Amino acid sequence: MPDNQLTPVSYVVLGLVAQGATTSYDMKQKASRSVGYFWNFPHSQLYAEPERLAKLGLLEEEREEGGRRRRVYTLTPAGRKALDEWLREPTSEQPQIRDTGLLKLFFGEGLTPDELSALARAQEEAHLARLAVYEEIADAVTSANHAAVVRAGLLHERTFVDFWRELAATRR
Amino acid sequence: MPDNQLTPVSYVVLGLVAQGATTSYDMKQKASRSVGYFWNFPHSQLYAEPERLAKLGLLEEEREEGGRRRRVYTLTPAGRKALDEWLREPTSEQPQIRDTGLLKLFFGEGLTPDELSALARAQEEAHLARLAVYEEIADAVTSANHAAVVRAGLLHERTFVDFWRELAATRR
DNA sequence: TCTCCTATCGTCCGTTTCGGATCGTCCGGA
DNA sequence: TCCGGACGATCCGAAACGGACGATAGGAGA
Repeated sequence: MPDNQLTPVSYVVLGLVAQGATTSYDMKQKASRSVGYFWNFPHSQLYAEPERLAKLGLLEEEREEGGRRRRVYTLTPAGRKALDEWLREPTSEQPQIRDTGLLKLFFGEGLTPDELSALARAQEEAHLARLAVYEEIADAVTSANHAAVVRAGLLHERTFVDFWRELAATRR
Repeated sequence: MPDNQLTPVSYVVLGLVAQGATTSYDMKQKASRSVGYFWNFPHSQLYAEPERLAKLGLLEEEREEGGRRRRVYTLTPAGRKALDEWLREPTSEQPQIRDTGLLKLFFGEGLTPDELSALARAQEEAHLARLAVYEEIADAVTSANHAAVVRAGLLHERTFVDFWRELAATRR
């Protein structure tokens, strides 16, 4: 059982390869418009991590002959197994959030109503922007699960748009 | 202007001290039941960071005489200024999320309906548990801003409880 | 066909963060 | 007085971070 030393990012890589990504750059492209929205990481991981997974026998690495001699990855049976086992194990882990806006609200007891509503408006706009992105993605989605994830994103953004909007209103 | 090299955690520390926390352990206690819910970080930062801030002149550090000789921190005028300036600057930064449940959903195209609903139930319960925590906190809150933050937490958890519950239902 | 130019792509590396192991200290009870 | 468990603080190796930098491809124009 070659797991445990696998991090969430490991599974992101395995999952992306399973969904047809072949090279690190390819993963980067795909992640930046999908899984990256709810699991953030630097793109450099997508170069380091597959290498590690190849060493563990979960990916097979092949070098292109010509041109950039890019590393092309495919899932090994062991990799498929590791991914499947992880997927099948329900998680009760708590999502982690890092929200600067809430941070400022939390510590912003001394802010004037104007300053507070400026914060609220800025945050509302940020969430609206993200909402627009999700709406655009929603139209292009084909798989049922991806659709569900996008739906979660939409619900989440709408919740926060409402939250900040109301906050600006009540503190006026 | 001694900022820029300040991270969000720096402001968490400054904010906690401004709210009356005095020692690292004290911050740890307070953070773990409040700000820690929407800005996660390891407790060891609460020992390293104040030291850094003291060096920058934003906190004053004083050693207790007897006993554990703990470091007791207070805000300097410069620290207060740095905190206030940060608070007053509205942020349009996007919140970051790391949600293992959504990750599994995203990659879980091959899951059976049963496996999927097991995931959904586990996630629903995790969010319910967090919701209960927030409800408890909500009763004890005094400041308007803290109340607002808790409200955001409540709305967020309810959104996700609903999301996972519906998902379990529609895929049955 | 050659030469730029720009977008694409990949790697590297110094700095932070992470998170848990570990160790000292305090306090209450037997 | 001794012991045990909670409290409090520190440390450190490993991992993540993120941005700078450099290489390559492919197309436009001459």
